[in-house]
Amino acid sequence: MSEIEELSPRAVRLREAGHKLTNARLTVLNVLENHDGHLTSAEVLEQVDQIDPSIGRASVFRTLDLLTSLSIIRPTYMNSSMTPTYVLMPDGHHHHIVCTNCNRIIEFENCGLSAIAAELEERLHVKLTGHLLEFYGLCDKCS
Amino acid sequence: MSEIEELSPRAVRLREAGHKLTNARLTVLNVLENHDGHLTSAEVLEQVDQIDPSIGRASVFRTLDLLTSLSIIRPTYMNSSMTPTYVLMPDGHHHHIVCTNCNRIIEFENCGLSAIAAELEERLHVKLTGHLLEFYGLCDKCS
DNA sequence: TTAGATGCAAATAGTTTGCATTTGT
DNA sequence: ACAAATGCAAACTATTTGCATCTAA
Repeated sequence: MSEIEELSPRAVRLREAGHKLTNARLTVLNVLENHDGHLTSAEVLEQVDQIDPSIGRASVFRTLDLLTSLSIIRPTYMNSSMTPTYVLMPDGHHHHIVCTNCNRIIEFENCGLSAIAAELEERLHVKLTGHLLEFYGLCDKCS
Repeated sequence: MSEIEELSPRAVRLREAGHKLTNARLTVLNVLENHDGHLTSAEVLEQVDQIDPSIGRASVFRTLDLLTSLSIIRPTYMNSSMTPTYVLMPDGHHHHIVCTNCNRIIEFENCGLSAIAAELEERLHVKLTGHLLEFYGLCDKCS
């Protein structure tokens, strides 16, 4: 690492969990953050390769797995089958609408789930740390 | 088709959407219904093969895609990376808790999202038909 | 009868692994 | 200094495709 860069809070989380801040990891994180999530592994691979072709595919996958295991990202399924889409989990939660016709993603804030989460924690004796909420339907252009 | 069997409501939906009720399709549907969803494609392949080894892999995948496109099932991501898990969407929605430690799935009813959905439809001019809600956290045994 | 679906096997992704080398801390 | 992480390329898995055949409607 030759340059001194701003470390994103997520990079700090990585380091605090005892992992090294390598070029490969910071680049992957950077790509995800610059695209606000919703990237397939293929897209991450491509972006990373564009920024630094010396980074190997394997490291990208290893980083995605690592970030997933730390709940920094969450793999999700959008379209039909195949590739997952990696979603950043800013505060441990994420929600969006997927248009089942054009596959557009519409983000929205305030999902109002905290009450539901609290009730579930109480009733089922679980400890919830995050959630993913996807609505499916038709967007304004497709309805 | 030699036997007269009860057609599940989902099979009826398939037929009403203009698709043939073939042995391969009915078998896949059967497997999913008997396991209440949460099967990976590999598990579906295995079960189908056990029931009728003459059904080809390709047809299983084609059926999973078809069921997905009809919103009868929804691919979802549970553990780290790789294979999706197919979840039945009984009434167009599904919700569960994933234990991030032991990967146990805890189902629950009544997610109380209809009010939120209605509000979003109004505000964003979308038409919502279903949703998937996943909570992440620790189950009672892991907390 | 016939468009739609199938099974097969080969082709194509997509992801992981082993290992010698490099790099953060 | 040294455990942790890397890049490479080969091995593996998982999924898709093309096509002749079959079958539900």
